[in-house]
Amino acid sequence: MIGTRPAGQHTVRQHNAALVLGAIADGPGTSRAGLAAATGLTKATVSTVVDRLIAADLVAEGEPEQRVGPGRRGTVVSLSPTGPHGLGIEIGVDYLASCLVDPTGTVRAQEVRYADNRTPRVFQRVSAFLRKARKQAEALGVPVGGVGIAVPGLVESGLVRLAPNLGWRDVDLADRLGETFTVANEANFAALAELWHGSALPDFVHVSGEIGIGAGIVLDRALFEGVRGAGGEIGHLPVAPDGPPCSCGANGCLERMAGQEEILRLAGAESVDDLVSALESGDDTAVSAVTTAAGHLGVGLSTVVNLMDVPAVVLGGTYARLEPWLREPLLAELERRVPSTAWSPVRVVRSALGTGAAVRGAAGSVIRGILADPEHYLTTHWPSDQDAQGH
Amino acid sequence: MIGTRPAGQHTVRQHNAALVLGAIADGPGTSRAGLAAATGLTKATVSTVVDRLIAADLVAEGEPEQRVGPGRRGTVVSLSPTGPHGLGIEIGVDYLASCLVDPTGTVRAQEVRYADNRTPRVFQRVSAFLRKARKQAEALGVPVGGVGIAVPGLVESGLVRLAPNLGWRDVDLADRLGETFTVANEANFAALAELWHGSALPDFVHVSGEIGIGAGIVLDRALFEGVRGAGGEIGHLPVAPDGPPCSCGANGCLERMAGQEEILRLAGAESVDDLVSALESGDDTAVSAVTTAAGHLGVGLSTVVNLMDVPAVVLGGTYARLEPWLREPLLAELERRVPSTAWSPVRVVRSALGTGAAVRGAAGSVIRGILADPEHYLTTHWPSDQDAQGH
DNA sequence: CCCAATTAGTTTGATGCCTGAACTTATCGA
DNA sequence: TCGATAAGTTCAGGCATCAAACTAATTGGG
Repeated sequence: MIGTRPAGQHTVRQHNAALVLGAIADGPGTSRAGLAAATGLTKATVSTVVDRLIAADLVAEGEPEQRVGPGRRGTVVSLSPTGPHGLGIEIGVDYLASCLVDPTGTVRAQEVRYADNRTPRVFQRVSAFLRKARKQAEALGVPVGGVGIAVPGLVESGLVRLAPNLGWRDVDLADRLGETFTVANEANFAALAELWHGSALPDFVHVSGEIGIGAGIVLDRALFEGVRGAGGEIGHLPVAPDGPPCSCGANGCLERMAGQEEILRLAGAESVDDLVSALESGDDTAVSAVTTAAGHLGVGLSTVVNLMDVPAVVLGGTYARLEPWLREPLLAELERRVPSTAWSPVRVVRSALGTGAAVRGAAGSVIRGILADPEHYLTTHWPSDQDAQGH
Repeated sequence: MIGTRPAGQHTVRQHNAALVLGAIADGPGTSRAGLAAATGLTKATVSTVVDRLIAADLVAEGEPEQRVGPGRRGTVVSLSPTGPHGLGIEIGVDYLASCLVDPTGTVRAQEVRYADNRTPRVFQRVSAFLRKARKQAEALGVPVGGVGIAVPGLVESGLVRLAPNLGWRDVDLADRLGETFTVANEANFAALAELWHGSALPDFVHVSGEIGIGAGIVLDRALFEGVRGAGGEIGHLPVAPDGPPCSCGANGCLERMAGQEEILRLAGAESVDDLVSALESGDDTAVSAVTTAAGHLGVGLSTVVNLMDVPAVVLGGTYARLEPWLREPLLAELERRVPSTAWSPVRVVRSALGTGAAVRGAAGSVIRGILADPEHYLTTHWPSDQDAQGH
C-alpha cells in the first residue's frame, strides 16, 4: 500500500499541464477558450498553463481562428513543430533502424542499415548509428527530447532480460552506451505506434509474426505490461498441447504452429514474397498452409480475447501481408471460441502501418512521455526560468 | 485522451487523506509522527488530515505508544472499530450468504441460507435477506457504509450481463432492489478477499473450481478487470483443441476438461467429500483423475501466467481441497510451459480462506472503497461540517 | 529535585495554484 | 458608430501544504 507519494500544489500543476497539453494534441487548432471548455479548467488557468508550455516551445501560437458569428477570434495553439523531437532506434537481428518524429508525430527522418547484429560489436555499431541520427536532427535544427530503443526481447524496467535472437541476457543498454533510454520490446512499441497512428481503436491486441510471434496488448489506450514487463508474450501459448515439440521445450506452442517458418514450410515457399505470389495465384498448398496457421492463431488469440476481454485483433508484421487469406479462418475460429462474440463481435483488422511500426513507436514514446508530464520536461530541460523568448 | 478531470486543492486533499488512511490501515498502532515519516507528509499536514478522519469516525485514537528511550510518547491512531462497516451479500445458485466486516476487516456477523435461487422470487428473497442483515448491524450498533453483492456471472459496470446458472441476463440489481451496490463477479471478490486476508502476495491468479471454473486476477494489488469487466474468464480457454465438445460449443475447454464435474466423473466419485476420501486412501483411479485434471489446469494456467506475467497461482474453492494431489503435476506442467520459470519460479499456493471468500471480499470491497477515498465518504455521509465531538 | 536532551504534536505565517469576476481586446451586424 | 458577443488577461480570494517556531511529555544525569 506504500508507494504512493504525497501530493502538493505541484501535483495539481503537473496534472493540469498534462491535461491541457493532451487536449491540445487531441484537437489540433483549438483556442485557449476551447481548451478551457474541453478540460473544465478556467480560462485563467488555461492561459497560465499555455504560457508556460509556449515558453518551453512545446506549444506554438498559430493563426487566428476562423469562425462565423460575432465575437473576438481566438488564437489557435498547437503542438510546436520545432519542439522536442523523439528519436527511435530499433535493434533488429539483421538491421538497425532509426526514426525522428516531431511533437505532432510526423516523421522527419528515417534510416535503415542492414548488418548482422549477433556479434559483440553491436554496441559500437548502435552507438555510431545513434550519433549519426543525432547529427541528422542537428542538421534539421531540431532538439532531441529523448531516445527510445526497440529490441526483440524481454525488457524489465529498462534492462534487456533476454533477447534470444541477439544472444543477449541481462544487457543494460544505458550502461553500455553511457546514456539513458526508453527501452522496450519491439512488439510493444509496434502496438503503441498502431494506437497512435493506425486504426483509432482504444483496445486491441497487435500481433506480428516475424521470426517469433510478438504481441502488444493495448487496453484503454495504454500498453498492458504485466507485472514485470513481460505481458503479452504469446509466442509460447499452447495451441496444440500434443503437437510437435517447440524449441522452448514444450509442445505445440503458437510460434511453432503458426510462425512464419512453419507457414513457409507447410506452403513449400522460400520467402514471404514467394508465399504471397503463390497465394495470389491461388496455389492450394499455400492457401491451406495459411488456413491451418490461421486456425492455430485463432486458438491462441481466443485465449487473449477471453482472458483480457479485448474486442479487437490487429494483424501486423508478416501477418498484415497475409491478412486477405488469414482473416476469414481466423475470425471463424475466434467466433467459435469466444463466448462474448454472441453479444459483441471481435474485430479483426489489418495494421495500417508497415514494417517501420516498432521504430516509430519507439520515437513516439519519447514524445508521449513528454506530453504526459510536461512539467517534468520543463524542469529538466529548461533549468533556469529563462524568458529567452524573442517576443 | 479526454476523460481526465481538472485537479485542484481538493484533489490534493483527497489523495493525501487516502495516503494517510492507507498508512494507518497498513501499520496498526502508528502515531502521527510515524505516519508523517511513512507518507512523506509534514507532521502538520498529517495532524489536520487525522483530525478530519477522527471526526468522521474512520479513525480512533488509542493508548499512548510504548517505546524505550527519551521523548514524548505518541498517541496511537488506528482504524475505528465503530466506523463504517461493510456488508457483503453473495447470491449463489442454491444459497444466500451475508457477511458484516468492520473497518479493520474483522468479521462481525455472518449468515448462510440455503434456497434455490433459480426462480423469479430471488429478488424478494435477496431483499428480505438484506433487510435482515441490516437489522443485525443495527443490533450491533454499527453503521453500514455500503453493500457489496457477489454474483456467479459476468458483471459490467454494475450490471449483471449474464449469469447462466441463475438464468439472468442484463439484470440491474440496483434497479430491482431500489438501492445502489458494488456488484461484481464472485471469483473476483474471492480473489480480493485472498489479497486482503490470505497469503500476502501482490500478484496472483486465484482459481476456484465450483460449478464453473472462475478466476480472479490480481496485479499489483489491484483486480485486473479487462476492458468491459470480463477479464479473467478462464473457464473456456482451449486446453485440448481437439478434445470433447463443451457446452459452449467449442472443444476441450478448461471447464470441460478440469472442472469439478469431469474430475468426479473420471474418478468415479459421487461428491467432493467422496473424492477426497478416495484420494486419502490412495485410490489409483481418483489420483490419476486429479493428475489428469492438473495437467489440463496447467495448460490453461500457463497461458495466464505467460500472458499476464503473474508469478503465482492460488488454488481456491474445490481446488483448495484437492491441493495436495493437484500441486505437483500442476507445477510440473507450468514449469514445462512457462519460459520465465527459468529465472523466476511460479508459486502455487493453497488459498488460506474457505468457502466464504467471495462474501468476505464483497464486504471488504466496501471498506476498501471508503479507505481509498475517505474524502468522498466524508462529504457524502457527513454532509454538514458538524463538529459533533464531545470535546 | 532540577535541567538538558529528545521526541510528539500544534500553531502560525508563507507559498503556490486554481477560481471567479471584472476588465480589456477584437469582431460582427445593424 | 454602437451594441452584442466572445477571447484572453488581471487581480483579489480561497485553500492545502510546508517550514519553522513553539508547547507538551518523557528520560536520564548531576
